[in-house]
Amino acid sequence: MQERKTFYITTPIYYPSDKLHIGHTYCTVATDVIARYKRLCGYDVMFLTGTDEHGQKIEEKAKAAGVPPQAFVDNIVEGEGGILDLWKLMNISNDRFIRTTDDYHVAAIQRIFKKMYENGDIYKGKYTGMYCTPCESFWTENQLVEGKCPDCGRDVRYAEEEAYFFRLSKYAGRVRELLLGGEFLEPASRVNEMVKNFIDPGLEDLCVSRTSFTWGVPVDFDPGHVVYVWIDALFNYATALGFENGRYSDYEKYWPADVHMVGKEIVRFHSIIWPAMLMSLNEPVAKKVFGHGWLLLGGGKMSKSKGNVVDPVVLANRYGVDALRFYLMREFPLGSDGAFSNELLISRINTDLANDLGNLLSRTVAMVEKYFNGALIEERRPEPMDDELIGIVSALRGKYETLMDDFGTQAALEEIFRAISRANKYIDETAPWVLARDEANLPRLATVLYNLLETLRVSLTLLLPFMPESCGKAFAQIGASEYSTSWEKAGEWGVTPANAKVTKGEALFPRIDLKKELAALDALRGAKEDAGEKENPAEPCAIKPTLEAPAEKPAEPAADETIGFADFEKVKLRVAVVKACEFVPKSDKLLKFTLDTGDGEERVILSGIRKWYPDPEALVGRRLIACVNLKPKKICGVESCGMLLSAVTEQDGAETLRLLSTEEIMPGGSEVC
RNA sequence: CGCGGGGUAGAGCAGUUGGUAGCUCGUCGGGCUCAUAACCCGGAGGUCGUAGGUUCAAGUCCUUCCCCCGCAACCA
Repeated sequence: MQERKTFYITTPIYYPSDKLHIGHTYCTVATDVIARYKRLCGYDVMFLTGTDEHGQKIEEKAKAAGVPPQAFVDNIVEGEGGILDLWKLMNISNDRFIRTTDDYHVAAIQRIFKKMYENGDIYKGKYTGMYCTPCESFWTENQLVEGKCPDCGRDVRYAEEEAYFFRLSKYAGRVRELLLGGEFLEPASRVNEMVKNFIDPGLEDLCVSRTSFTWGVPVDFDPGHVVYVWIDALFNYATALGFENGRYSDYEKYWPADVHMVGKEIVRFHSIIWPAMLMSLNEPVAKKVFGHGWLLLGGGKMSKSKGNVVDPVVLANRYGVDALRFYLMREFPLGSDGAFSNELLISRINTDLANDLGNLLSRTVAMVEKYFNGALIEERRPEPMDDELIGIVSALRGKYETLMDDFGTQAALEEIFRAISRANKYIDETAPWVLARDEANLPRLATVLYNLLETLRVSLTLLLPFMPESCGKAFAQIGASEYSTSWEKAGEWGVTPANAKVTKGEALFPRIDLKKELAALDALRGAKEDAGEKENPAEPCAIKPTLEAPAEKPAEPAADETIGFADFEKVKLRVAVVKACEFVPKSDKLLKFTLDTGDGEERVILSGIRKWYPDPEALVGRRLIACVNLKPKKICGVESCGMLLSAVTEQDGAETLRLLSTEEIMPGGSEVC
């Protein structure tokens, strides 16, 4: 017996420092769709997802929450409403879930680290820089502020610290060839970016250990060092199959991975560091890294004013998991960024799912019930006008396969809906209700309805990877069996039995009232903000709902989350008179303000508001409000000491920003309270 | 001159090797009544960012410039 072909696909392992948002959901759904597609085609699929649980950030977050790091991540991963719950809700069909805190993974990473150390690709080197003893921090020359620690302003001294390095430079040539080979990294547009930005300027060896935190895999032969994210996280794709551990034994079977789905922000690690490390161990590199785009909001990037995220749980509960999955895959190509909006989501559900597909199913089944009591007669009378529909449906699987093999989920769905749309038109052309008036036409009527059932069967089969649950329900309505909904049968016409039976059911995708829903979502979002639920769009896929609903005022600010006066008092605000204002060289966003805040010397604050104030000179003399006890920070080589307050609003999707200033003439340094 | 992506109908997008500019939504008009106020047909709406060039022929190839976006140790 011949073994089935295998297909190994992965998502990134997510960092559980916060709840996951729709960006992660997008990536995981995309991976799930491909995995389900491959299974449908008959592949032996291994689909892996998981979490990357080590590192300083989690250590700190756990500390702030007052729990041990392990308990902290356990809660985010396994707790109620956690990551596992989210994937369950989204109907993700992963075969395995890896956590980098799993003991087999930890042990494997230690072995891998040692192996690379022993083969010479990891060496102990010195991390050098300027060290501030009280802060226990290293700084580069650039980060120093007038030669002093940017954090505390005290003297720093030259220091060295031991750390382990991976000889990434050694593999630059081979990785470059791999990338330029054309197959490895998709979409191809990312190849240039990698090669020109990172490889051609010269790859430096990579620091792969840390001593600055302890929440990680210990380097077992050198206490005090923990393995840094590169080795710990990237190797999950291999350890989850049993590489260097005894927990699983699928490495031989599934490695190398067929595709790593990743967001474009981590393409660099997966397409440069990951293959280099595999080369170091003489293991085959993955066959493909696919860098998908991000879901963006109205204008795109994260904004200073709002950091909100559309909650996938809310959307899935409101409109159905399948509808959300469908939208994410239908609206934009996987490779490029897409603008997410609630309005688009709803209208896509209405037009494609309710009007076209749902309604086609509904009217077809209704007619079989009405004219044939739920089961077709076997007599037929085909006519030439049937041929076009039959031709389209017969060719559908082939087109779909080509597109899906190329990750063209959007185009594949378009192709399916072309067939569905043609079927709706076919009903108009054949006018079954007219045929039904004369009994002599029953064979013709049965032919028409049969053709519709066949169109539905094939279309729904191909939609299975996208909407597994809904397709199942639809199959029940058209009386399709497991036998007739296989990949093989999707390529054939005439599979449904001649005496097809149907069972009318609930509307699969009810129409949604766009205006009402947008208003409801808006209200929901307001309520959420009131509840102090802060979303963290730290990862790229930040989403916020479009605010085009009729009501234009934002929800009233939070009443719930109050702070004590003592907290308020901590923020020192002063009137700041602008002495000078200029562009920061090499920055297209920053303005450099030189201010009088009454402390005797000039204060410099940078602000990323050039977009709104293209003429900095005009600001000289203005009396602004500044927070003066914010920790200084060096940006673009200039130290910024404080924060200028401004008001931000959003109109027609565009952000508007104005600096706050005092109306009366108050001297610089006047306290604001 | 750091790197990359993009500018096509009111909105959102497709346009493969150059050959009559398309799709969805919206809008206007018509048709149908099986269906989830759905479905079907038709109309209006574009100098394809700008300026040049190659060609019998350019959204598509070449060059100039403008604008938007992302990334790069840049929103404090």
